[in-house]
Amino acid sequence: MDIVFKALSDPTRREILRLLSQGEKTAGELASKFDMTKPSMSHHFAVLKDAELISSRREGQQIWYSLNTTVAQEAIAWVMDLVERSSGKRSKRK
Amino acid sequence: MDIVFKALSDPTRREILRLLSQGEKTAGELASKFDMTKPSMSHHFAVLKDAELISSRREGQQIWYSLNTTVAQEAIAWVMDLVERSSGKRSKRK
DNA sequence: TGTCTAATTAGCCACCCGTCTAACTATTGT
DNA sequence: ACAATAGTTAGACGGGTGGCTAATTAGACA
Repeated sequence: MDIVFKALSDPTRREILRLLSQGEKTAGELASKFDMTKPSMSHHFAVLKDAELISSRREGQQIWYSLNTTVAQEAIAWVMDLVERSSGKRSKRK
Repeated sequence: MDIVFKALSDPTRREILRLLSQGEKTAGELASKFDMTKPSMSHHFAVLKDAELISSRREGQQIWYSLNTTVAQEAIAWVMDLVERSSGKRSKRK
């Protein structure tokens, strides 16, 4: 969970995720939207992959990245549980 | 938003938030639950306060900390929007 | 086999983060 | 005023992070 929130804490990476929410994109297409070198972008992809927030597949020379919403939903669940426990201090389960 | 996710990315801080979801607690009471010096704990409180995930008030010698769910809900909203855009690529607004 | 293109990996650097000890501030009580 | 208690602030230190350039891998194509 650490690495998920850490991955989300960078604005570039959040923007990458937002772009991927529109659908699969290649590394190059994503990189072209930022004022940053490809290696730097590649680093961000690696961080997002490590957190399992994105998946990748190679097709010829290009690598296609796509959003993996499962982990994102786990992050939502963690924070929501916090808020619920807080608001429901009276008679919430364990 | 950066500082919110960054604040959430540390396990000690997430545990502090979980404890505070049970209700207001003093700095000392919180610190006693961790194998860490008070200054280190104080640092974590500062990070959480800076992200506005917690609030504090002094009462005599003690400082009481409490959870601020507003910002937590904003974090949920951000991630939920991501997931929704992704799943609803067909005919979602904007 | 070369060579071009897409992308990552390697190595470097400045800065940030989490922790500690030591020192300080604030409040209570004698 | 002094001492005790609760907590923060200051400064140092090792390890991690985000950016860069240069080198490398992987695939397409002549």
